[in-house]
Amino acid sequence: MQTVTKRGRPPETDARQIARVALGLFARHGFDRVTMDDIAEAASVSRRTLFRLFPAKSDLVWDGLDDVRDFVRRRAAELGPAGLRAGGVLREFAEPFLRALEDPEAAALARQRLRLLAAAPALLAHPTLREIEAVIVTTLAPSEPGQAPPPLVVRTLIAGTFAALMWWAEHGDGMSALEATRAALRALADDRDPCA
Amino acid sequence: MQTVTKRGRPPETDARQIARVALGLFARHGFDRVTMDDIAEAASVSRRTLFRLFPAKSDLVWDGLDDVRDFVRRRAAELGPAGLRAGGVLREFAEPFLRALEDPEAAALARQRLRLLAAAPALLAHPTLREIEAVIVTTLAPSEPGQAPPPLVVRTLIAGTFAALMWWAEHGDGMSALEATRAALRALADDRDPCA
DNA sequence: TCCCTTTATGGCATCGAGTGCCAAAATGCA
DNA sequence: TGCATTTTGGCACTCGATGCCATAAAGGGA
Repeated sequence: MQTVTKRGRPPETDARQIARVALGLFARHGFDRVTMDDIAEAASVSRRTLFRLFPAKSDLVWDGLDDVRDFVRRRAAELGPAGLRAGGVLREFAEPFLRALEDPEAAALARQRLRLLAAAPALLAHPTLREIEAVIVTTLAPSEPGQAPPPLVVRTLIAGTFAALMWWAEHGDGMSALEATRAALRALADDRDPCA
Repeated sequence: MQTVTKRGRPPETDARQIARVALGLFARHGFDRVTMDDIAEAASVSRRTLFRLFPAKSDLVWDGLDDVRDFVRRRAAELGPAGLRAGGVLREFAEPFLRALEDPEAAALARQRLRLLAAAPALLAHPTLREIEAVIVTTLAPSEPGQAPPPLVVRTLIAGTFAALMWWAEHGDGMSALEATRAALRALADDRDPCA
């Protein structure tokens, strides 16, 4: 995993630090009113290097998604093909993050970031999100006739979860991210009481 | 409603026709490889006029969404505050369109368009989509404590529906749009059998 | 008829995101 | 020292998008 010998010129830049700078600018002035030139200057990097580190402006917001993907990979490896259903996917993969948002400070930060995501919806097509999707699919039960195939379930589940989270970021004062997500997904199934 | 007297210079352009031309080009060469200049030239309009008719390139794909919004408005006006739940929303607002996609030819066209949408996900933030959202909310039951508030339900429902449809457009050979959407949303609620 | 208002169109300049190409810098290795 | 490797930065360019303004084409009023 580690590069034993590091040849070539060593990096002078810190992607995480640059993303932090950008997030700060976005929070202060709004996503659209901060140009890549602004960020490059604020982070003391050339415009070209900035674009090499973050191929799209939106990647600056998504920074940290790689960590999510790594967590999901580890968790999926532990679980193996566990035959999960939607509820299990939420429990195993989403709730660890949502629980961390019970902390008010973490929640405020997350809501700020999610509001940015809502403003730049191109983010929902992010390649890393598709990777995460593919990993989660491996933990689902195999497809059964008449049931939705696992990739469809996961795709829909992720979209629904993000939609709920973005709504929560904008209008969810007084409720937790976990509550909002759970309530939203539960509501989708409610035509009327399915057990009646 | 109708402009009785139409003052000013009459339009020489037909937005629908231009959108059709653009759709044709997209289908032949791909969304990204068709520039706005290409479309302007193919439709014999100036670049500036093209941008006035379609403020964003993606609007060329979304052309027709206004019709959907108008349908939703009419249907919502008929229904009034009907106290709908998620299943009812699907039944009243989505199924009329999904049923039309049972026709193979219509389905092929819709899948082509949805694939374009998936490639340009900025579309999910389209203002008209938010209008539709707001109209549908008025037909839901008022918020109850412990339940997800109606705007959250509708937001999540629309996101889930579109996610399912886009998956269907790409991978849903052999199933109908209605089947895919229903199965996907049903699966979201399935942790295990809720009635057991 | 002449002007005024209204609406549609087109041209021009400019901004900002994103990309390709290439040269320079900074390291390890032979 | 010379070479391969990697990072960085500069430059030019494409393309989507926007603002400004001039012009064209209609109708209405004096």
